Amino acid sequence: MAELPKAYDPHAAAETWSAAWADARIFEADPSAPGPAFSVVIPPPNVTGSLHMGHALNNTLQDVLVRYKRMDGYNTVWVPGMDHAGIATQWVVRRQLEAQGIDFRSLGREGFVEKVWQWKDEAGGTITKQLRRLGVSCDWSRERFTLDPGLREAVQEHFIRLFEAGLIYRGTRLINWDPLDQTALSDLEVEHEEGAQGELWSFAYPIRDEDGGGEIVVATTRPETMLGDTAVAVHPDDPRYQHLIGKTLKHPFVDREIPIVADAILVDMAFGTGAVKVTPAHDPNDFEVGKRHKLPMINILNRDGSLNEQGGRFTGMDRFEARKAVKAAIAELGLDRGSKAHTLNVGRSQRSGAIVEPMLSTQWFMRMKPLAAPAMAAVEHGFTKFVPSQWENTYYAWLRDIRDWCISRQLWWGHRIPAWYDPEGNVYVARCREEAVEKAGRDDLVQDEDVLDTWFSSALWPFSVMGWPEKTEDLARYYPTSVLVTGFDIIFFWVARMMFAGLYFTGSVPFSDVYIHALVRDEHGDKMSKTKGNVVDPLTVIDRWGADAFRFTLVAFAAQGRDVLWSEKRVEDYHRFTTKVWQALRYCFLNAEGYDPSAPMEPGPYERWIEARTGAAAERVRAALDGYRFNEAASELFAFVKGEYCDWYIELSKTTIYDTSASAARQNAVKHALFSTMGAIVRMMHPLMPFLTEDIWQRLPHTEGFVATAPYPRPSDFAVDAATLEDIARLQDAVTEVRRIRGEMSIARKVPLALMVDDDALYTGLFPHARALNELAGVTLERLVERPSGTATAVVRGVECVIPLAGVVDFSSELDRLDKELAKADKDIGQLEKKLGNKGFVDKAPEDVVAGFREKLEAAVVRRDTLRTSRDRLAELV
RNA sequence: GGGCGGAUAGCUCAAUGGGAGAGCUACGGCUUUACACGCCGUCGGUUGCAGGUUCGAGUCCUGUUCCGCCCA
Repeated sequence: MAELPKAYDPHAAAETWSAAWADARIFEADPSAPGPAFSVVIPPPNVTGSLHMGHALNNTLQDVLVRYKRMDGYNTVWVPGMDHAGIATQWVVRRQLEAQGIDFRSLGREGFVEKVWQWKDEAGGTITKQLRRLGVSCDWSRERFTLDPGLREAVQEHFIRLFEAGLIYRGTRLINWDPLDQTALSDLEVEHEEGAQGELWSFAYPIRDEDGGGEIVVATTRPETMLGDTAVAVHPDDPRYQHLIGKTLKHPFVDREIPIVADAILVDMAFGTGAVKVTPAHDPNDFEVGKRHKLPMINILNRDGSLNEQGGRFTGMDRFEARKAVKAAIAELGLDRGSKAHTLNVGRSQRSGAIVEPMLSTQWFMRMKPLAAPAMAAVEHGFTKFVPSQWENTYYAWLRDIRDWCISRQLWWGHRIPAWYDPEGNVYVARCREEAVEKAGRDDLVQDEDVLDTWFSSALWPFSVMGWPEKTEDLARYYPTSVLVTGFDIIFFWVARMMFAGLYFTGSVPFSDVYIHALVRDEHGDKMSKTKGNVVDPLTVIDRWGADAFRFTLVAFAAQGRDVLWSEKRVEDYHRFTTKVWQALRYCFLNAEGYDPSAPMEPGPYERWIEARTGAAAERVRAALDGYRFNEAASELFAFVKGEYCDWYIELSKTTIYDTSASAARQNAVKHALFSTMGAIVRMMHPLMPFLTEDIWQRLPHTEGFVATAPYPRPSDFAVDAATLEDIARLQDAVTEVRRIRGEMSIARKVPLALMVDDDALYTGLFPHARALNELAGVTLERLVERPSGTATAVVRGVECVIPLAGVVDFSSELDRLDKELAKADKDIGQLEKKLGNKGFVDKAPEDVVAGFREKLEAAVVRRDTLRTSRDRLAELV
């Protein structure tokens, strides 16, 4: 057997096995291979992105599932890829050009897009390299990019079909305008920041002299919008203003007369003066008022947020500059009516951070209501299940109140809208220019300048990566996908839209399960952010502790419905766990001489025990993974490997390994148990710690291939023997009792003790384990012939065992210890008796529950009596 | 304003309505022939608060406080 290094080297292992897996192409799916399909598509990270904790968690969890299913015989595929991230990417390249003194617009559309592709090829996609360091088992031969030719075709098809169905339309609506990126945004891309300190400023509109003169006072948080006011609204029932309804105001700056209208929906009589200025082109509520009262809608802003020609003397000023100027000018006219502090909600662009302006604009929209209904029904009927299920409520809530989606963006980088216009402004939606020309019957057409929202292409991801709209083998074999693993922050952006698209185009849900994981926060529970400076770089963690420990930590933290509070300390702990496993392997190697799996074997009780326990562990780990209870899988593995294999089996194996009189068949059976259990352990742990387990698997004698494709242990692979389990439980009970006595009375391990047993059955039960008792607890098992004076009492399975202490230690403290144990036993019995003394419980609780409590009580009473006898006997001596 | 989470040992988290657990920390012991990056043991709780349902509630219901998030 080859020499085993003293310590595990996670970096060498990662390098070696990543390369070996890639060479063997074991992660490349073969649709013609047998086995039920298990398919996953990666949530495509932005091409501009670099790996952060969220990606690390997300991809680790996917990899755990994918590796588990692959080992378990599924025909598995995990399709990786990246998103072209319209706004973010355009911004990155634009800034880079600006740094060189180049205005991106000067390059023209084609020139700029070419630059972006160049950037993508050189700098884009660092994240996919970083993902590999995590150990993800993606099928890189199937990697996709949302702007790949095939995906372009899918996006075009998507647009055209929905347009033809009347679900996509062009219209003039109030949209969210980002003056920095100079593009429209969807409602979802605007983040509302609460509690910003602002002022509510009041000014007076003079009433036309013909209408009796006077004034009406209105208030606003955005003074400059008064340049776009086309009405003032009051409540129809408001006695203060009833006589003014229908009268006309004179705008102080622009040549416009504006009516006073009555609107019960917009106006709250109790708020402010009860009169509201109406700017239909720059406020959603006012827009509705405008429609109700057929008011003119005047857009006062340019693309960059400065005031356009509607701004009168303020034309050309930036919106914030104009805000001050308008106030000053109003004051000059003597119309300023003061201001007061006001907390307001500011809408900011999710990407640029710029304050978003509601603005009237002609854009493309997708009608959502008709698509939302089937998407809701699919979840209601269980075709797609959210885990944890409460996210279904979030999903429903959004779909119920869904509004049309603004899908056009004023960018160059992205999927260009397949629409052409003739000089009269008629629209021709087509697959290409030729088709548009044919439809139009003329060739003086120009294509729409805009591109589609990036999420428009992401919505197709689960089937576009499989080749849709072509009818491919992949699509037939791997779609719908099995599970989508993602964060709750993109349920609306992405999950819901994939549901729409999947149902509409393929007639089936895009995934059966959606596992929603939480956010990774810092140890104080704060969101990680660059500005706070509390960002933890996954790559640094991997450099320091290795991918195995890192992944295991993420998995151990991934409790359903809980945020992950990051702690480097935990990684260190799990790094120690990898060391522990490695040391166990070393033990196997150091004692493996002469191991021959084909030679005769004579397994003993410990070998039968560890086999049964391994099966039980496999059952629990599988159940945890099947239920997406990742943290439970991690803790079961941790508990089994450390608590049973290392702490008990390895220690018990020494009774044979170090026994020179043990037969070759016994020795061989023990070595076999050591190695085969280690084999089962690395197979069970592989999805969580791929490199460590592969490194071990490759060193284990008589293993074949990769652990990555070895069968995942099944409970039925392991024999269970109830008698052995009870036999070893008794031994463990005895060992633990002796250890406790040693611990509490500070008797060093090297001080030999005797464990004297009077009871026939217990003695007979423990007798075969005499060597183990000596090895694990440092006691010699003896028959109690004559009770010595000065003893400690170990109660094993309710039966008294005596440990002579005379000459070893001052045994007076044993009295205290027994009193403490007695108190515990009494409390225990008290609780049980109370429970069983309750007639309601005995009558109504299920029989097996009651029986269980009765057994517990019996055992407790036996234990208590044994303790008391010993205690009283000792008390007489002291 | 509407909705959804969370609150359990010092910390991080578990517990199909059936005796509240684990890991870490703390404390004590052990230089034991795989591992001191280790081993053995001990301590630690009015499950945020107030009611209710039930033989039985951390778990179900109602209300309430605090923290977080989403939507308007």
